Amino acid sequence: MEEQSQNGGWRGSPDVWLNAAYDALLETGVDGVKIQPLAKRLNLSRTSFYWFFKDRKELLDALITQWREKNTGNLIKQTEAFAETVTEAMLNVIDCWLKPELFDAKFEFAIRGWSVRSPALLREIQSADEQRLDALKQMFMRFGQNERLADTRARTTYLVQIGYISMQTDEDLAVRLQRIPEYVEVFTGQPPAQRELDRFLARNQHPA
Amino acid sequence: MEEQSQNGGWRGSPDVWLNAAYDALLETGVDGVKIQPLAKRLNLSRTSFYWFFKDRKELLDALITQWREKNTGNLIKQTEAFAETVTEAMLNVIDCWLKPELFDAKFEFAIRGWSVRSPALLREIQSADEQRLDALKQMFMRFGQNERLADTRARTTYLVQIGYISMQTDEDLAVRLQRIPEYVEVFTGQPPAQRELDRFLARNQHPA
DNA sequence: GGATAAATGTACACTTATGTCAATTTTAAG
DNA sequence: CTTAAAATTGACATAAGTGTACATTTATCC
Repeated sequence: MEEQSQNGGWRGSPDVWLNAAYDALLETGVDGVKIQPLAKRLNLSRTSFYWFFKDRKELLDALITQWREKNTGNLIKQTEAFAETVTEAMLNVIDCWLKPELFDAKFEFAIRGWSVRSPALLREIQSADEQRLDALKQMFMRFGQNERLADTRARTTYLVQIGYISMQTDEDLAVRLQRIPEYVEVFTGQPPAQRELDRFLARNQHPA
Repeated sequence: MEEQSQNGGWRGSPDVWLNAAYDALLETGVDGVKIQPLAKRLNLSRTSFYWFFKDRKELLDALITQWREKNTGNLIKQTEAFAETVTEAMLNVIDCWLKPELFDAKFEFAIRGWSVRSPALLREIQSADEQRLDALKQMFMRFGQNERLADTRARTTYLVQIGYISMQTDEDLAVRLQRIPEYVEVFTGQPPAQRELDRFLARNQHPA
């Protein structure tokens, strides 16, 4: 029940430790990711950990890899999705902020907090930021915005989301959906068509 | 030279420890704020700390108080400053993001990272967010925006800044000034007048 | 110059974490 | 049933942090 236990008879596995590390990272930041507490949570002996990982550093690296592989790719994909208008394109991007399978906001926040202590991780994040911002800027330019304004609109769109993440607000779906039309208007400079909103709501209203 | 040493003959004081704690918080997050390393940095005996503070918790509380007293007040003041147009009002707010004496962005970031671990601090931050957002919303409404759009514009303005903080970008003043006209246009829905920009640049161009 | 309070330092006891090693248990394969 | 690999464990050595008790130094006030 608790863990996925009955998979091979053994209780531990790299994944069990990695998932526990992921939980701890999101709950208490990187300094909460410690072998001893994780072991207690998993009801495993602390030293068991070293069967699967060389040391704590290897575990932390695995967390970073996991983050790298998830968040950036989907966002860029959404900026490139089919759209007839800039407002429809923006609604495609906003999918990322509503569908957890497209973007893990809490993970993102935890990683950013961690990067204060790790210059290498900070560099990785800043590279991810550049890629994401550039993809958004290209999107605005495809719909005829001049480069400077496209850049600022890209930044606004992206930074509002990063800001939300950083604020750790936990509003329910209905409240967030309410604000979407206005955000689209502010981000793109024009209000979305009703049929675009309808399509957007149709795919986002049922809590998956 | 190193510290302010020659003030009273004594090397330590609550402020010396508090400043060192502040530096450590900004550099490495709250988990870097430890008595032993601070003592090493200050060339003081570790236990000397306990003359000024009851324990580590009291030091951390002092940091929170310091943050509370600085960042929120100035932002609200800027939203209430005199302005003839909404774009001029927005430029008043943007002063906060350019003048370190009005808003300490790194401190803000560190505090937010810390709040992952401290529910009490998280509550304080969320109260600060509400106050700041409300002040911005009132500003937009004074210039005739309807409530819903004023709310979204307030959020956009504020969240972009929180996002910037979270991205830890370190661009120089010139680059940031370049983007201001476009940001004003996106945030308020209209481009700023040239004379407003001139006034803004006049007070922000010299690095104080 | 001696008393006194402020500030510092040394020694101790305790806690929590890390990683290694050798011994043991468990599972699956022959 | 034996065996070998996979996984787990407890004991050990080490490091870094916390806070307390008590002795010592330093500046200042009379």
